[in-house]
Amino acid sequence: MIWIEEIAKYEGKEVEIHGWLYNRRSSGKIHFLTIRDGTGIIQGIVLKDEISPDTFELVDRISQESSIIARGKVKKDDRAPGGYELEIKGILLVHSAEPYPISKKSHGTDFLLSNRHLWIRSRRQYAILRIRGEVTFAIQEFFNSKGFTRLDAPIFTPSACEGTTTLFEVPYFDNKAYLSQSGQLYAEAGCMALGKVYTFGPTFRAEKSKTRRHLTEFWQIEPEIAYANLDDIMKLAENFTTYIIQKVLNKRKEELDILERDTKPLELIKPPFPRITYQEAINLLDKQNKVPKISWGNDFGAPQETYISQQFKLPVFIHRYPAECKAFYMKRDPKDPRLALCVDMIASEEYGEIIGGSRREDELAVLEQRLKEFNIPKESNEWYLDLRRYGSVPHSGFGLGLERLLAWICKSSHIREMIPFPRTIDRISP
RNA sequence: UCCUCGGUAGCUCAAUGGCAGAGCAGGUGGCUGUUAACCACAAGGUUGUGAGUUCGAAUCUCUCCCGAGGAGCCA
Repeated sequence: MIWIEEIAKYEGKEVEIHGWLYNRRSSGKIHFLTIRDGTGIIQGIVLKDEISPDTFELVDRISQESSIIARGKVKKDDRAPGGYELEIKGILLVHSAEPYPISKKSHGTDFLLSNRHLWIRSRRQYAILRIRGEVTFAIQEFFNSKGFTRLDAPIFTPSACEGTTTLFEVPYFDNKAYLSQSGQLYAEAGCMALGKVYTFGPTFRAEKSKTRRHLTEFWQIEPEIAYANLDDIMKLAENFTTYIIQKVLNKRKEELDILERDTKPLELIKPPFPRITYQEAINLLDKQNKVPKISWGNDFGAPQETYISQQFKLPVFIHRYPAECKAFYMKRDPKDPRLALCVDMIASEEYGEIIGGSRREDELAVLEQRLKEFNIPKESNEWYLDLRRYGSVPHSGFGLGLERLLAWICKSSHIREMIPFPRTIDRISP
């Protein structure tokens, strides 16, 4: 048994392909079978004159997505999709599929999402999931090579990390627990133990967002580094982004082709990325009339973010936002206490914010004050305050949304395609 | 939560107050190089739900349900 991915090695040889029937065309005395095995597709040809009548007749009856084992000789042929053909000598029907709901013509989003367990067999979804697999591997390669330790944060948590309105509450024996919306606070504890850590896992937000950019369950990568400042994490973020994109360009070219992704904008991605302050972003907006301007102190909406990113070919860092529109744990800029030492990275090609990071507040008294201001109960965060009691150090980190990064790399208009089984406000099945 | 759009055959859609139709899938038959193959035939319907207007409703009005896109919020 061999995999279609490595078919070129077997040119001229007889092989067995174990897979599923992706499509069939027939022409009376010749059948064309497109076979997929999860690593690629190959066209099999069945000629009436070169096979037993029983087999030829069987092939005519095999339904789409039936599982089959095909034996035959590998031949190079430019007429075949993929460049290679299998001249089929024998075929075994492992299971005859019932009429397959996903047809060759187009489908609506609702239908496809309801059939997600089958939809992932389709060509485009196959390519996306292969790229996702490459990216999750590259993430770990990148951080490992830089001496980071992966630190898995818990999913059951006692309290909020960001706001308090977006938590999924679950019963936890006689108490309540909440599904984690970020591993960051735990990463902060981790970096005090291990120096450089990153979390990588699912996070949950009960936001009632119904857009192509939102999932209720999504994966985050959150590096956190002791003694690092804001500049350090911007450098890390641009190197990280570049590494991932280069890796996909090198290793998943075929999959990008399937997606018809124009790779030129991705090939441009190299450090350094432009860096502008919040104030400079406001100034950029003041100079134009295409999107509504915003006044100092407000966060950017989607139109403003898009306009700013359009001014650059690379992803752009916007740093030092007004502290009032940012999270409690962000350290203030000593040069201007109205500002937080934070940064957002806006992806190019209008994919919006994919990274948010900051230097963390490391002074106990200041952090206690912030908890009060943000109305966050101190009791459940005592452990977090402990990090400022026992050898507190400056430290910084960022969070990156895996599916948003993937949507950009794949140039997809739906973040839902980027995760095997998407969870959205109105959909929890399959 | 709000705004906009939609729900008709298994799927994708048409039918703008007057006989509910096509393509694909599935079925049958044909075809020796197809690329979402093609050709022919047959089959396939409680028009999301409940009410109302009307001689007559898929179509107009209202209720509710479901979905999509967007806003806010965020990654």
